[in-house]
Amino acid sequence: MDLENPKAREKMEMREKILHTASQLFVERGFEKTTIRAIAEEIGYSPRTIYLYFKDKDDLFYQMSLDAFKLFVQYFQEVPTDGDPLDRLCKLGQKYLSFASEHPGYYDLMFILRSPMNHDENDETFEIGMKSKGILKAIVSDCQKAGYLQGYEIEHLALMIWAEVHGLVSLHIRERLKMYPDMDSVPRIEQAHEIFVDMLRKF
Amino acid sequence: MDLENPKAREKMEMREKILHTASQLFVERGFEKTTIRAIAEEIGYSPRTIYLYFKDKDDLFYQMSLDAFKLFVQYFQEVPTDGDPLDRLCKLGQKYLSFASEHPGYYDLMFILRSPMNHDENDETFEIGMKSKGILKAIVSDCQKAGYLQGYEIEHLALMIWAEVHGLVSLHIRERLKMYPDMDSVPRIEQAHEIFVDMLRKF
DNA sequence: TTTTCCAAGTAAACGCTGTTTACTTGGAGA
DNA sequence: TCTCCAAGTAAACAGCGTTTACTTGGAAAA
Repeated sequence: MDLENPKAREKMEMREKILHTASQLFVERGFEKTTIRAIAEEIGYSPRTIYLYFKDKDDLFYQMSLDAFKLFVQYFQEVPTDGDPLDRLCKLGQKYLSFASEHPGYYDLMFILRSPMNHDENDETFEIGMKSKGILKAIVSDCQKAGYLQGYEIEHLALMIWAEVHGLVSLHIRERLKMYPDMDSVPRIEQAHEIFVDMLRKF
Repeated sequence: MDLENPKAREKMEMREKILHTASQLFVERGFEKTTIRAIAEEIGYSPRTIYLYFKDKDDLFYQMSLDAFKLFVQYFQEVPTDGDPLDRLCKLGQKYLSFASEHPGYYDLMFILRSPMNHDENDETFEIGMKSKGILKAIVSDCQKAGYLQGYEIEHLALMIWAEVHGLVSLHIRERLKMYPDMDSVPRIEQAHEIFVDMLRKF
């Protein structure tokens, strides 16, 4: 991008301002209640102006999910690349759960909501998703080299592991764990995940 | 209910007609596109009429989810109540996946969508949910008696198992498995689930 | 038999939503 | 100085869930 050109920079800043405001409102209120009009009012412009920077509401939320995916990968990159592979797999799962409980709105946007899905050929979130999957698969591969999880295809193992953490998180985010009233959901999720990792370890 | 009283029966039939039409449109088009106006037009009444039978759109979809939960429990009741407990646990998981792939719209309604959630004291879907959880917990308990899955609380084990199948299914329904283009999602889910059950068996 | 009354149904409106058409305006470049 | 265009806007459009105010057909009361 042309950061020297003051015209282009102003345009970029306005875009960021819209995205930042939309993101803030979305985290507070959710998708439906984050209206174009509310965003416009918040930044002090007319609703029409937002359409000068984004094709439509879905496009705006797709661009927002891009930022979410970048933050998500940062969580993953805190996991060490050497050491006991099963410890690393465990750590990866914990980071996944941390991201989801610290940024439930973003998680919803990335993995549950229908709106931000992109149907272009060069989908950037798709690329980042593949990168994250690559990190998981590399660790699973290391586990197999260390003698764990023998006899199954890495791709299928990776999906099973992803599904487990996604299942825990999405039940929580979409409020299907309210039937356990005696305990906060987050520690309950963590306990269930610990059992899962124990199981992988003995596998 | 007073099925003899023709007045009450007519009222009941109208209610069923609305529910059936709404359900049909919902399965075809999803929640957002199933508008009150579209349902009204389909049954040949004015939109206002629907509000004589249901409090609002959320109430209509909550009542619809009740039917979905009843169908869901029917799937579960096909699982034998005796025999090898781990075979039964496997069968239960397969039934869960069958329900979700045969009725993805209903699954969405029951476990993903925010709208049909009820906030009353006597929530009937809550009761049915607890019943389903009871079936799962009974099988997990039998597994422990047979020497499997030792050393963990049944409640936590049940959540871990639920999360695994829910994770697989909800990634599929919300179209997050499109990154595997070379294979249909359903067999992929079944393979991942098989690995999970193998793992439980060796645990 | 006549009158009353109410449940069932409706047309039209209200206040939202995302989005578009048609317009204004300030400032850079010719 | 004049032209032109990018940036921004007011107002409208179509569609949404929902409500107000109205009509009407038929059972029950007189």
